[in-house]
Amino acid sequence: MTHCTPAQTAVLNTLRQQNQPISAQALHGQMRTQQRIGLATIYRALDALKRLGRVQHRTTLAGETLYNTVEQDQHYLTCLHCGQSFPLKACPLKGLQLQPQPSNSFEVFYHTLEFFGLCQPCQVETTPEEKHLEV
Amino acid sequence: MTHCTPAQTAVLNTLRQQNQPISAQALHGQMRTQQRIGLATIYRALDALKRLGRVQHRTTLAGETLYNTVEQDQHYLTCLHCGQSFPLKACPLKGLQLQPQPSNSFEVFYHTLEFFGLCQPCQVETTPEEKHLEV
DNA sequence: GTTATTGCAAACAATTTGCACCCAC
DNA sequence: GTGGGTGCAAATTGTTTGCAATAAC
Repeated sequence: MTHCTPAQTAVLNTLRQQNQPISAQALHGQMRTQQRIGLATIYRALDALKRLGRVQHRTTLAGETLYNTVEQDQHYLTCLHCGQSFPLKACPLKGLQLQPQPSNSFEVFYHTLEFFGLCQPCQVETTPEEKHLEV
Repeated sequence: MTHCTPAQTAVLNTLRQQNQPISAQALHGQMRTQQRIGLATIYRALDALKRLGRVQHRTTLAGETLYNTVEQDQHYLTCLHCGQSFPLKACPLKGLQLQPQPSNSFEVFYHTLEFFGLCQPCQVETTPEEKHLEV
């Protein structure tokens, strides 16, 4: 794996065209309209790209695995009640000096950051008082 | 919707006894030595505890899903080459005022933060041609 | 007695693997 | 020709679901 394979290039380019993180299967469905490519190849390419630090993935509350390029990196607020994720426009870590603990010899390529809690509508819905109130 | 079920309590307590994040299956193997409990019940309890904001999970590079309580929350440096994760002792976000973008009405319970890159040994091992793709 | 919770086993889906084929070198 | 990359289909794995038994209230 000294080189970037055609499949890896194709996967990376397709990922770049997405506005949103996308699942492997959805990626396949999209790519196969353009070219002959197997789902296994996509998984292999995604895995390689992950290890090369070009692609990242996250698992939604619902358990779906979504991929995006690290350039499209986003941070999220995820509501534990309704499961919705709200992308943050800016990274709170921007401008923060990072101090990797074990040593500063770790070379950071990118990071993932996600906040979990309750969105406003769900805060209202899940207050203890309201939960047991019968109308 | 009632409160915590016995299974949820048991799962949460067992999680608390761990020094490390643990997989659902490992949790099951450990708990079944103490009591009669099914794997499905553990998955159901974990899911409920997740939505209650008591338990969080992350997916390792290898694709393993690991669970821990939010009190045991850790942040990691993960090496893309060897796959090892190094826990950070302190959170870089500590003392940083968070500015959720969409509105400040989002109620944050906890967050996850993981840095990806190369650990020192792997920086040496990894040749430049491996590190950089011409895509 | 009624309703929610659980264990078990079957079902499911996402991902991985084995292998033959094909292409580039 | 040789070796890596790929498509396909089968295999595998982690997770979810249906349902009857059980426990909770």
